[in-house]
Amino acid sequence: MQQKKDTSSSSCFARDAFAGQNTSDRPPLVGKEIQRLRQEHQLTLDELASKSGVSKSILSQIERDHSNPTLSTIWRISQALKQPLVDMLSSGEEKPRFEHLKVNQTPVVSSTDGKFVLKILGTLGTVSTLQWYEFKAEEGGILESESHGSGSLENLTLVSGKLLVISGTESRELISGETLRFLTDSPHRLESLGPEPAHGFMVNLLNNNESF
Amino acid sequence: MQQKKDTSSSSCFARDAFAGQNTSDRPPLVGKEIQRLRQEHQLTLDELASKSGVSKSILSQIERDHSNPTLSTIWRISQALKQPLVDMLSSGEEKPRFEHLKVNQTPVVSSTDGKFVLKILGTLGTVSTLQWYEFKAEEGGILESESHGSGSLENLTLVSGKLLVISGTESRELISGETLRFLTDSPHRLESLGPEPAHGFMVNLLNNNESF
DNA sequence: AATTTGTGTTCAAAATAATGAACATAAGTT
DNA sequence: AACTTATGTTCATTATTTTGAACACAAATT
Repeated sequence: MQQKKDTSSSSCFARDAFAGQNTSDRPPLVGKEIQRLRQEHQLTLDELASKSGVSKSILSQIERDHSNPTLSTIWRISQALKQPLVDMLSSGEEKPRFEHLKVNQTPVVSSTDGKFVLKILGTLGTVSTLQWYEFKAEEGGILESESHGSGSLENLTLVSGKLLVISGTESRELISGETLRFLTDSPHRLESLGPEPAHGFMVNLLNNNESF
Repeated sequence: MQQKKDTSSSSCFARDAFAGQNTSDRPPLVGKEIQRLRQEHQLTLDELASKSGVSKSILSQIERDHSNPTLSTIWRISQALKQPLVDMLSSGEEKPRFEHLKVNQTPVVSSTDGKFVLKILGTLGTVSTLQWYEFKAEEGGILESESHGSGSLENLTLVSGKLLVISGTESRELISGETLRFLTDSPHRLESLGPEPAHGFMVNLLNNNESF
């Protein structure tokens, strides 16, 4: 009934035995999450093993955090479970909590000639990592923004009108009812194409973890 | 048998030699990204080794994608470089780029009588901590929801129409242009009062600390 | 040019992650 | 009960990561 044998046992991760709690100064513990996902998919260890190509025994150990998986191993598991690798890892880490993120870049939303109107519906956290708006722009109205920082995401939904979105070197044209998500790690620009005024919603997720 | 005699020349990852391009059906190649970050921080391999506790030699190999790092190793590197582990991994993968949802691709949920229609515009977080919607409800349309968990917050903005919001024992009436925030830690209900259809925008912040 | 210093790479050995087979346990069947 | 089936764990072995020291190479200093 003991864990393992004595030779290299009991310490689990020998180098830095982090079998304890995940206090965010330790590598993420993916075991629980993998097990949850596997069970959600109604797979046995055998089945996941054959789907992923990872042996059943190591799966068992990984789920119990008795092993320190290799990148390739985690990746193969994530593929079999159809879960983005990144999501699997972040689940064990700190939850995405919007309140406690640090400041370093206040997004500058430049409302130009009055043709483009942004209504700030809400923000979350004093540091504002999440903001959402309603916007209305008559034909020719333009909104230009700086980069919101690496990893920041803008989500636009157009209720009516036509909107041209340019981010970096790419551009898209949005028509009524469509939604567009794009990275705002570079300057970007919205332009109402008319003839009827553009009307829509915008949700910005700011990612300010980098300290430049 | 061939231990690491020929690691110098080729073979790299023996199990599935994925030294080629990252076509997103292979584990992410973190080498380039780690090297970039290290150089950005103006660190030598020796310095990063002592900062991270990972030996210089394996750092060298990881940067050249000649080794398949362990979770713990990647994590220690990411800590030393002050980079969220997840970002380091996703950088090697395909960038999210534009995501353009056409009208008929936007998931829609409607009440049984079809009078209350919710368009799901977006979600964030593996366990869904943030969701936002556009809603349209003709007169008499009703949306009833269970509790979203303690600490969860709902943010409603009404563009047009009239809306009655009942949460717990309290209720409010919203008219066009108004915004309402309220806790959704108890069952709640939205009702379009008409006569014109209610149209608006909703942002939900879910607090799912207790997953049990 | 010769030496030192700094930086990245390679080597043999040690540590440990991954494998397949055997084992344990529980749940169904006959 | 005895026998199968299904599922997860442990064992011995193999394969690979990781380490520290030695090595190459270049740039700077003498």
